[in-house]
Amino acid sequence: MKTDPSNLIHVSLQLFRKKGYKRTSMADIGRESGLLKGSIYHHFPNKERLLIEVVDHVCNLFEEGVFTTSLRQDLDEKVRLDAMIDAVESYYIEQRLCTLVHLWPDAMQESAEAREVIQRFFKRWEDILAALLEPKYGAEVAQRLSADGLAKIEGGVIWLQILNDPGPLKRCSDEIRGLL
Amino acid sequence: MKTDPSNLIHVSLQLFRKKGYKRTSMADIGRESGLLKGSIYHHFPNKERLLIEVVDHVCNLFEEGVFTTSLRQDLDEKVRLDAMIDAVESYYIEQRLCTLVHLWPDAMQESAEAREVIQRFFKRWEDILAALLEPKYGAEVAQRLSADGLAKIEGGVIWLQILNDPGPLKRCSDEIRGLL
Amino acid sequence: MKTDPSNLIHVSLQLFRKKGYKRTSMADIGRESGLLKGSIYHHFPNKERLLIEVVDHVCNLFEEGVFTTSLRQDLDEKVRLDAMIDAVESYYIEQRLCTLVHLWPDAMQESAEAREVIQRFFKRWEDILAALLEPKYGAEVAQRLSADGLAKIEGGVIWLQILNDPGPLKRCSDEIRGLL
Amino acid sequence: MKTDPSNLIHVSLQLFRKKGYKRTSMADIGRESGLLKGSIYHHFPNKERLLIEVVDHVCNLFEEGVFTTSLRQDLDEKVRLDAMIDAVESYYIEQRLCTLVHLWPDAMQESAEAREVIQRFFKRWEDILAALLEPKYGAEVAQRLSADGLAKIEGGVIWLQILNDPGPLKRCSDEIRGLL
DNA sequence: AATGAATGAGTATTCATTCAT
DNA sequence: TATGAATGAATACTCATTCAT
Repeated sequence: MKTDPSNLIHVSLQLFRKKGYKRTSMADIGRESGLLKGSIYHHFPNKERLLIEVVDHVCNLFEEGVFTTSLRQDLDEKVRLDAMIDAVESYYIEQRLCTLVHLWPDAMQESAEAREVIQRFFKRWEDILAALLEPKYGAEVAQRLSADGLAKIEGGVIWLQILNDPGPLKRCSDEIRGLL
Repeated sequence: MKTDPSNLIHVSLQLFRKKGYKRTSMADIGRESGLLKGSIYHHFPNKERLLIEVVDHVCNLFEEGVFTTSLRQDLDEKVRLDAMIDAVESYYIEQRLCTLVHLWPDAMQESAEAREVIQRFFKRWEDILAALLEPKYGAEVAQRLSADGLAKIEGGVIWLQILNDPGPLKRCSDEIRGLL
Repeated sequence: MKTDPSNLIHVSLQLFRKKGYKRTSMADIGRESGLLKGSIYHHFPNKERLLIEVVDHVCNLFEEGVFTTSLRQDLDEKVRLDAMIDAVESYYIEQRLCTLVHLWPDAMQESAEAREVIQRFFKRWEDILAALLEPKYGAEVAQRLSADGLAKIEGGVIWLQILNDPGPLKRCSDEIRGLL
Repeated sequence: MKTDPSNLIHVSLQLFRKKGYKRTSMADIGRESGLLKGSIYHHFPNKERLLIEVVDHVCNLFEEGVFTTSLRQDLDEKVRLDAMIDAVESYYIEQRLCTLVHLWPDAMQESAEAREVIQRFFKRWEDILAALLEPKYGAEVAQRLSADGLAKIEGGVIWLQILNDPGPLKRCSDEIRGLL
């Protein structure tokens, strides 16, 4: 059986999302991917690496699925802002979870590298959104509005997760869309 | 050594906050509380119960430290709102962590009871804040503003945690204070 | 069942002698001592510690069984020399193995502490034998004769081990006895 | 990459000397020889065979580097004795290790064949040295002196290894040279 | 020959929990 | 109530070996 690493990353992502990093064992990952636990080490040297690659993969998905459009210079800022918020809102409402926030405590405890990837991701997101707002608000205010907006979105995801209420996420999405 | 259960809960709370629930072992809790791990079972039947009691304890701290004032009918709503937001803002800026959000994934996975306590807590908080806003905004809008405000605060705490930037938390605190 | 640590050390010593340190698993030690492998960690924090304690124990056996007599100031040097060599010769002929030499490569690779204990042991032995020879030969020559004598004994043990020929060990023992 | 078996043996020898047989993995050997571990099995059916071949190779090195000269009937016994001891002494002082003694416990546990090769080697060495001494001492005494001398050398190597003191090895080499 | 993925048994170690004292 | 030894299942990881390509 030929198992490509990306399948392992995908399986791990699902499991990390569902049970968390610590509760997911290498045996779980093996079982779910049709491998024995020992075989996983053919593809990844240890569990921490798997965490890092999963985190990285999630960042890449965002990069391709969201940031690419946000960075298209040929489109109007308003269009790009709406595209970003639409994508994010529907993604989070479907997933009910921000994977990177979910994995943050484990990254914090177990992997400086994963920690930095997550931090870099949010900083990058903040900068990209700020760039969209800058023409209208100026650099400083735009940066502030961006950080505030994204923090609110993450708060909305948590509210959705815990209280099963998508209201705050939806309304803060609208609030951000209204900025342009 | 003599240890009352409340000390165990306190020690567990510190450890859960610092290392997370799964990474905290009964031996850790024993060591930190001057007990041997076997002895913990005289006070709590299992680790899950400890999680529940810790969660419950955090809710009680909030109840006494925050909600009590918020519910004082003898004070003006504006005063009570400011008191709530001031307390919460300074607490989160100091702790850099919302314990209940931090423990949510573990509660979700390991304890229906802890899960319900956490959900009940946030619903109660939402209701209490809504009650403060109701005279000015009417029931429906107040409830909405309350949920949105609290979600934003939680998002601000996450931003503080991950990016070490207290800005969003501070500004959304101001935003909520500005509601009255 | 109450297992005192000294029993575990004894069992480990037998197994390390028979199979070597690396080939002896914690499960082996558990099985032989009527414990489950997990339970060993109640007494020793890890396998390295077990190695150190075993090495230390062997040194203590030597200290009590051999060095104590060698250091008795009330006895004649010749008597003490003969006692030392007699004890060592018969011990090695029976055991066919110098445990500390046997464990040296593992100590070298896995435990700075065990390594130092072994080195200290041989240096001490050299000094004690040198002290016996000093009145007759002077400090410098005595030290030299001591090192040479002990090295030869260890060589004799190896010859016994590999070729099953006790001749060299016996004759070099005689050679040393003949020094006084 | 193309690797001939003799390179694998050479690499294995280095690793066995440095880390010991058990601590050396097939992956280590592969890595060090520029092969993948799976490929090793095209040259050697298993790890035991590798041990045997390494042991055999060391014996052959000795045969060519030392015994050949020792057996030259055209040279004086004294010359041949000195050549043997010179070669051995400088080799051991450089290597600080007698490979065959080092591998003996592993050979003992894992391979009857390796065990016999080692035993045969030392017996042969004893016989060759005895032959040099025989003209002067007679067969019986020569055999005895040979075994004693070689045992002492091995003891000297151990002393060098553990205490980092080449004295005993050097002096016992002189002692043996002095026999003729 | 060489590769590299897969195997399956094995390694040391951890941990929540139990229980006799 | 406290202890600390014991349990047994689980954990991440290793390794000699196999095998299809």
